[in-house]
Amino acid sequence: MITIKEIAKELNMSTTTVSNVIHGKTKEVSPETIERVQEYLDKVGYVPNLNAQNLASDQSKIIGVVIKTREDHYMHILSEPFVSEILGGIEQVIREAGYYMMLYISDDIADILKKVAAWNTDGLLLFWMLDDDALRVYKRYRKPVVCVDTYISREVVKEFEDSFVNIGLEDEKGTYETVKYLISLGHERIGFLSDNHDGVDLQRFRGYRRALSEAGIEYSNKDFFELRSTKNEIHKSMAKLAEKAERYSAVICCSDVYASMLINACELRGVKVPEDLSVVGFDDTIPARLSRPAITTVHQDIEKRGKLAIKTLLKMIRGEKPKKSEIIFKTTLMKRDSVAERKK
Amino acid sequence: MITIKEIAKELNMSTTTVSNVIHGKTKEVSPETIERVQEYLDKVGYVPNLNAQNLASDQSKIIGVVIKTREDHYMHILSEPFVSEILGGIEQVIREAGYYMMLYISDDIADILKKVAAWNTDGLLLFWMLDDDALRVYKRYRKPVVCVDTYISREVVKEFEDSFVNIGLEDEKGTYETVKYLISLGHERIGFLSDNHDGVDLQRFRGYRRALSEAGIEYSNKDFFELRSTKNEIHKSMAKLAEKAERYSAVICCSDVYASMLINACELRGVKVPEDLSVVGFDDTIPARLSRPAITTVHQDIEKRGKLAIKTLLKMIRGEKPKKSEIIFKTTLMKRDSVAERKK
DNA sequence: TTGAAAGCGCTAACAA
DNA sequence: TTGTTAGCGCTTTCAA
Repeated sequence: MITIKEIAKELNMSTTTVSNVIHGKTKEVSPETIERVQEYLDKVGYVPNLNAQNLASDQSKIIGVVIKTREDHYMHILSEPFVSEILGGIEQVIREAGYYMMLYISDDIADILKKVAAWNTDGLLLFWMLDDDALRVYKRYRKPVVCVDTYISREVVKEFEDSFVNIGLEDEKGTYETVKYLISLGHERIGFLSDNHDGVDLQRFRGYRRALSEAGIEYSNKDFFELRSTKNEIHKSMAKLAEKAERYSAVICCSDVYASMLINACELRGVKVPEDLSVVGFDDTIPARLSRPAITTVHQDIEKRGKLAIKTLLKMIRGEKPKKSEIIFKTTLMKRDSVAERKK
Repeated sequence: MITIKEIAKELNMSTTTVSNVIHGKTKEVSPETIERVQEYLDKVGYVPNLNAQNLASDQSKIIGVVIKTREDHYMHILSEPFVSEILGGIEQVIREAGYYMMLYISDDIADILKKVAAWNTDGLLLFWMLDDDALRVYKRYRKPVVCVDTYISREVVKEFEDSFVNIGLEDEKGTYETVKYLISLGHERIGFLSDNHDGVDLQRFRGYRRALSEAGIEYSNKDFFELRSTKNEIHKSMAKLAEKAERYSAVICCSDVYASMLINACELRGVKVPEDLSVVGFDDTIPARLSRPAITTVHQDIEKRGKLAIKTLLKMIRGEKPKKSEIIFKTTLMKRDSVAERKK
């Protein structure tokens, strides 16, 4: 790999000049010099050494995309349709902006923080942070951070108010409206399926509870369909939930994949969807549209959200102050074929 | 961020010593010094500057994962189930080996090559290279390379014989056996659906052709269901192919997603799968199992293949010569519910 | 067993 | 308009 120094020597000029034309800082360079350098650069196919560049300029052009994952989840986080769809948009924007994406996947925030510091990343995109982890990140990382789908408590936010930016979603409203819709179709025994009780899913649960309570329908802990989603357990767990579902007329799932899996488990027991059981998903990822029956689900514009998150981060990296500390994307219920009126 | 120099000064020793204990080059350091340094390191939470480290040591701990993509494809390449599933395994192995993954997605190999050189990546994992691109990579990149799913011509291979490593699949056999299976069920009008005619899909096409010809079934160009897979065209294109499919009794698709989309398009026309039409997918990705009817498909162990690819690359980076220049993974036909006997 | 110092390739302040 | 030079933080050779 040819270096600036070599080029400078070859062309009988200083590295500064070469560096300047490389970076288009061209106001103080004579046209003919520019020409000469540019030509030579093209000729030898000069490629900068980014490690050197980064070291000297104290930046990195790396955006850290941080996804905290649970080990032993039944699928790798990159295979989750929501993740792969949002990453697609993110990757594209990062690339087009001339930055590089580095994925930090781990269940250990301390580890991630180390790596992020080691690489001197220019900014961080954080998924699904919870209080503790968010706090740790904000305390240690002194550069732009944008969160996605992050619900952290008021007290925690207070500590770093001016630097907290979240690109969120109407999670609560999403399930709230879904339940109202189901009730309007005559459903009363409505279950809620999730594999956790934090963050996003907690909000979705709250929306579900609110709609139930407004309709005067009593909620019991049994109505929470808790899925054990480890590699070993998921199928057995889903089969159990399908059995339980026979005593319900509708189940709301926290993801389209779970909805699809539940439908499968039900069909295995001879329970027809939507005739015997209505099933709703969440996110409107590709599997919802691929499914037969197509899954009624809470739609969000995943790609747009990811792109906005990264654009916001990029702006902050360029020194702009974010206008809002939170942007909440709308959800809309996509009525498809996995929901029917409750049988009399 | 604290530096080695600062630590050395604080501890009244040289940077060499500090560096040595950091890297465990401990045979020439007295136990008490080690102790003292280690303690201080932990205390201040030292994090190395990787850009500096890489610059000085002429490596990077970065594995470049190169995916050539077509712009305007109907979905971002990261959302392709095959890609996200294989990347999951790859990411995990890279991370556990203490390396970093950098994704290079582009339709322009020259651009990728520049970035890869700029970052001084330690090795490259290449997906789906075709002759021209492979040649360019091998000519310019003088470090370990492992290919996945790469069919390049003998002449091209010859040029870099000793450095070509491919982790492939029995693509040809996969469709060959599928067609034989279909024929055994009485099918004769069998279509082949794909969005391209290169590399992997070309081999799959050949297997299909071979089985047809062995069975004495004539092939016509019309039997190739060519899908236009751009964002704008895909749905219309699939609808057309579904219409065409009415004149067939079975269609083999080059991916599970395409199989699923075809089934949907058929159902829309009142064509039942598998009763009226048998549909087969390829890869056995998650959508195949999620689908109803579950899709009969050509299974491969995606995760294992990705992991082997990256393990092989890691070995080469550590200086081992690869034992084989090609490892071909087996395919097996997963018989599920999207195929039935041909109606009399 | 430890330390001094050169150098990795680049940037940028300052001098000319 | 162009050049000199001192770093950026780290590794590593060679000397002590």
